Amino acid sequence: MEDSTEAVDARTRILRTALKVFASKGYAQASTREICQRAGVNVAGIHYYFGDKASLYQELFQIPERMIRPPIILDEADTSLEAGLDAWYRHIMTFVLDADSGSHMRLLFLREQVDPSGLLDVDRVGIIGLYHAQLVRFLKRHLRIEESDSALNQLAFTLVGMAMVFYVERAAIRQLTPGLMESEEDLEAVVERMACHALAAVEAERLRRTSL
Amino acid sequence: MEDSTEAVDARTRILRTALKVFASKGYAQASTREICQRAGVNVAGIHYYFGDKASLYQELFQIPERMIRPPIILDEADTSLEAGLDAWYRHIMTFVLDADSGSHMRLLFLREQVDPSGLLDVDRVGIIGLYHAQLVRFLKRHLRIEESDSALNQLAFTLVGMAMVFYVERAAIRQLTPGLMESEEDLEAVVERMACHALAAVEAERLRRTSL
DNA sequence: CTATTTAATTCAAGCGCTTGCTTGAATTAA
DNA sequence: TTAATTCAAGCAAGCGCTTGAATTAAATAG
Repeated sequence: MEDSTEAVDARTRILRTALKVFASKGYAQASTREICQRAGVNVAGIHYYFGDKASLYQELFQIPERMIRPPIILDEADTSLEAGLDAWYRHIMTFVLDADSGSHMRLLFLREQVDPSGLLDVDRVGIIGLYHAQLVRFLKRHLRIEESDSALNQLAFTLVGMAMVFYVERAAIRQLTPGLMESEEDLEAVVERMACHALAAVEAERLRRTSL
Repeated sequence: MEDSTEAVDARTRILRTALKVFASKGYAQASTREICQRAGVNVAGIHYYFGDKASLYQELFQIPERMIRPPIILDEADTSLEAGLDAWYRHIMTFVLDADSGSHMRLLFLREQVDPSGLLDVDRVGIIGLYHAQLVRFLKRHLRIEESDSALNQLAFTLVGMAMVFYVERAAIRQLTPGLMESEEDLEAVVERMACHALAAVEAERLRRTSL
């Protein structure tokens, strides 16, 4: 048993431990025995409280929702392009960085996005969908576009990708370029530059559209 | 047995099938029994020819090397920034698109990048490392930078990320925005815009550096 | 060319282990 | 007494891997 907080009933102890194990190993590679052992619960506990492994996993995705909501600032009408992009990357990068230390739930969501278990409703999964959709709205407003087209969607995905690579490849990035993601100041600088590059891409798209 | 080409010895039949199965399920989730069954070979075949599952997996990574080499054009001195970025994204996007139909080897490499098996030499793994390093060289030349710093490395990762999101999220992208990655013309347009956005980001970085 | 020996290959069976899950009894709380 | 919870034990299935025999191919001898 590793959950130091006593006086927590077995059910939530299972939930908390399952969250960690699923987040670190993924659904398929996580074993119910390990979850129960680390939670200090008999193996039958999962069946007793949740039915089976899949239901336990799905239960984890019932709770949060607000945890993964994209930042509201982008939807406010008076947010400038610069400020919006800056806020968005600051938000999404803390989100990404959380993955290593702290928020297992976010790691779980990201993992589900990259390597789906196949157990969740398609609607519930898409954080990328949520963030993409918000970006599209934001870009439509600032580029004064009525109907979103392929190019706009692509641009939004591109802006997502600029941040996503820092999650998917964070191990490689740390190894290849130390001093890029270590301290809090590093992250601050990264966000600032990222917003700058993103802004340039958006402006390029604006220019591209007028010249057509 | 699904390998229609007859007169292929058991060893290569195992190799070919293993490639498909590993590529579609990943190392841990792929079972030796399935590989052997689909290859039309007894389960002992893997042990007989390769020793064990891990060695078979590693054997797959002995062959290619040149398959994953980044495009040489970028290292030629007379390649312009525009032309280089365009060529680079054209190359990497066919690479990414291959993943679904055809080159299982590339899918295997990408999978190993995103979800490492832990069985490969670190040196052999890093396609992202290769591509990133080439981009850094390319950018150093065009931005006239002597020593690469955090900002330059970040920019290179950003350029990688712009393409990578189309691999990692290709399922979501296809669902969210049909008509972005279907036909050959779609891809052509995507590459063109991608290069345009990337160019803007690079120029933004150039400007950012002079204004410091 | 045939017969015999030798080596290479294929095979079914199964071992030990881990997986998710079940069960009926023991324990605790109401 | 009754209900809720915990438990050890174990089942069936899948896993990677092993084994010794059966089969086939290759090499050698008559």
